[in-house]
Amino acid sequence: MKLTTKGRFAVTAMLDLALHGAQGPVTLAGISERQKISLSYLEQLFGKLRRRDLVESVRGPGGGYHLARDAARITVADIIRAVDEPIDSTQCGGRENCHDHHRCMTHELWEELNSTVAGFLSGVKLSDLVEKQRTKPISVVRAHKRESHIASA
Amino acid sequence: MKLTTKGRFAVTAMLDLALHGAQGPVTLAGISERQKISLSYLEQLFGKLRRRDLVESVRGPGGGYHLARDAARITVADIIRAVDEPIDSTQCGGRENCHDHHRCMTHELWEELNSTVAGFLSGVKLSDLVEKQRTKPISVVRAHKRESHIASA
DNA sequence: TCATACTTGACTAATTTAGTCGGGTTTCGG
DNA sequence: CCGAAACCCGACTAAATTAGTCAAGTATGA
Repeated sequence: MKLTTKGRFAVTAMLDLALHGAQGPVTLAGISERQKISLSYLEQLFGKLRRRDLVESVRGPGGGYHLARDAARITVADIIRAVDEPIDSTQCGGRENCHDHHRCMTHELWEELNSTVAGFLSGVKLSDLVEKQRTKPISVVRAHKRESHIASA
Repeated sequence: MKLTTKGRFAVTAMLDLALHGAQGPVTLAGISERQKISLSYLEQLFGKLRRRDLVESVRGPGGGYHLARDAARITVADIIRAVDEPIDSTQCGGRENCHDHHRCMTHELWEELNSTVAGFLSGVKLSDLVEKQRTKPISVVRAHKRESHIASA
């Protein structure tokens, strides 16, 4: 799971869509203005989101985008995976080092980390974000967390 | 917490150090050869590790590096923090968007993610890696995990 | 039929990352 | 005391990635 600002923008845009999607399709121009993300860039992002069946488009005047399914069935992980290439893997296939037995050890470590991150992001649904956004505009969120293990540093 | 190959190399190098450090200082040249990491690059990494007090150096012939404290008191998070700039923060301070209330929501999300990652990495000690390396050279590790929550995708 | 809005993909600029280079400085062994 | 072993350090560069633009469409509702 890769994390870049691209993924962040996508989540923000999807959230905007979820929040404003009640009355018909939402235009990218609208999202662009509200979220201050360039239209061209949104187009690029929504192209990917559409191909991954997270949103559906309605063309022509009055058109725009709407969620392809209920916000409760879309996770943050889905969104990020859609826009960031799936370059997951612990980088252990392309490079030189990472050999004989040393390999597998750190390899496993990164793999575990990956699934920890993926697990966290899979646990947060778009509807969670919508809800938090509606009930507590500005405040601590603590999303879905219960026993947020360790968490220090 | 940023994750790059630099951090991975650092962890690998520290592990090598922990494994070979029993009989006096370990030279970077040795690590370089065993782990196939360029000497110059190791020098750069160990400069940082030293400044963060994770290793200590012994100069002159017969010198090298050794851990600054017991492997049980060094975590993977310590190592990664030492070599990768602390550019933690959810990128929410320098950029434009991320405004009014939308801001705080995704902001909190990334912040939580950050601490999840940091928590995971803080939970893995260098000694854990050494142990796993010694007992199960090639196999599934599952480091320190117990109830690795959710974990799918 | 035309303005609105999505669609596509190539292109570019900026940033970040990975890694090198060249010069030190310290200290041991002979 | 001198030379080699080893650390030390900061500037530099090349490659890769990311962020974002541009241009040229296509579909469709009013």
